Amino acid sequence: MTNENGAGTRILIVDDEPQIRKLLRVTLAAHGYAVHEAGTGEEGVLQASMHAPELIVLDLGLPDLAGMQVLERIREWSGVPVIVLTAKDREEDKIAALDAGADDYVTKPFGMGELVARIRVALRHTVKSAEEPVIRSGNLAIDLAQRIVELNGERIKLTPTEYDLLKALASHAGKVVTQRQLLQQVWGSRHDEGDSHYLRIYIGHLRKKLEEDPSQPELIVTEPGVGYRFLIRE
Amino acid sequence: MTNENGAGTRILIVDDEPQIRKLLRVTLAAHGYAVHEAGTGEEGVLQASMHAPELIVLDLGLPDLAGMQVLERIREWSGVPVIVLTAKDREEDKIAALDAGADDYVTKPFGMGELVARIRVALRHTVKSAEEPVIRSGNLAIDLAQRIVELNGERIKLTPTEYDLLKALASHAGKVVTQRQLLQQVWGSRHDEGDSHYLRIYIGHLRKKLEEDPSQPELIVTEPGVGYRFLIRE
DNA sequence: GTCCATTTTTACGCTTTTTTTACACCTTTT
DNA sequence: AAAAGGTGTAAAAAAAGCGTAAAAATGGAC
Repeated sequence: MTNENGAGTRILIVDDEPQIRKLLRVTLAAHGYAVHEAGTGEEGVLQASMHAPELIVLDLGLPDLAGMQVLERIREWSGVPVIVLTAKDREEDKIAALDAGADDYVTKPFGMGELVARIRVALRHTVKSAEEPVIRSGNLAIDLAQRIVELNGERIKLTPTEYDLLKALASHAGKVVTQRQLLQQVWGSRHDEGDSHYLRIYIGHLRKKLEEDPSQPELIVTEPGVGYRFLIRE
Repeated sequence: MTNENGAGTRILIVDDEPQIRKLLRVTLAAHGYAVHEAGTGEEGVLQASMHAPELIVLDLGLPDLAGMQVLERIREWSGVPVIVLTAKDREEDKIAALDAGADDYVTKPFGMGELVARIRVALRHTVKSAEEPVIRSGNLAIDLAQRIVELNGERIKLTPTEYDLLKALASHAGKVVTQRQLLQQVWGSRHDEGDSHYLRIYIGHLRKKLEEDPSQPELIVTEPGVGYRFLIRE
């Protein structure tokens, strides 16, 4: 087949069986997707937060974390489409996975053509609802596509961590983003608890660069005990 | 099961077999969906344009129009989610249907539970922004999604414990929530008994912040010996 | 190797929140 | 009428959380 339809779309494969991983990797690469891999659930969650894939293929038969837990951990902060792959054919398992946030459930043995077709379907949904990549709040503009932040029309220089943090906040504008979610998205799943220290420091950096009066923030406000909120104001 | 989750969401069934139609109709109605039916492809296309359903369940084994044509006709003007239902298990058929715009492909025989779960998945994609988990009582509004509490349009500041307690009460609005339930939900399973002390203190805090006359509560009322009740009043 | 920007570590003052402690009140029971 | 159990305030002490500054470590570019 060797299509080029995938056009570099990032897909993360989480599967403990090297054979299946290889099969998937080769096939998906042949369709033009950029494939990342994880052999354990733990690594899967980490990779998901690192590479921000457009889609995840998740095998439920993992050794360390139950596949369902991986799904739940990812769903805590991301809406990325997840296609569950499994040998289990029991209806309860299907229902549980789908209700936990899976977008599709494919039972082994499966045809690669079908899987790729279902991947296309899942990706169709996200492309459909792809928002405009420029977030504005007051005199601030964040261009996710170009990775550019402008304040009063002037380009603001942000370090990678600062940008990741701002992006994590701004892409959930109006809602509270918990400290755990932020830590996971910016620093990866290892620091998902207890290290809220980093957060305070970098929130401070962002405020110093973006707020008019950093001591009285109007853009990134603190929700004590919970997290932070990025406010959109006209 | 007889859930009421569907909440009147319109689903169109296109199937030529009256038995399967009936099975689907009864099951989906029991889940709270508003079901419309069509026995032929021609009628299906017509009904789709008439009722503008939120989702279509389409059987490919139709007599007049090939099911695929129905799908294509619908896709000409609508992006409504379509779940294809069929006895054909050939991979090419699946791929063809999915690429023609179907959102899922379920092979007979199938479990109704799975089908309903897949319907929920398909609806999740479209209903994303339609949800409104805002609880109102008098001049109070609790927005669970944004974690915002407003009284007379003004934002009320609540500590994490206060908010958790209010959420536990309000999400069972009208019903009594026992002290044990509250302790367990807010403080965790350790304090599930005996520590009803905390409860009284924080109920007091909430009343002071939310009630007009905290000494004569109209929002959070005490059910002596049992627990507390969050009242909804227009 | 040195230099630079960035990240991580370390330290501390301050505020908010939670927990503890104490006591007054009311209703029901003895 | 006194005792008992459940309830509501008010204040403390203790704990946890937040924000800033600055030093140390990391890692890449040259």
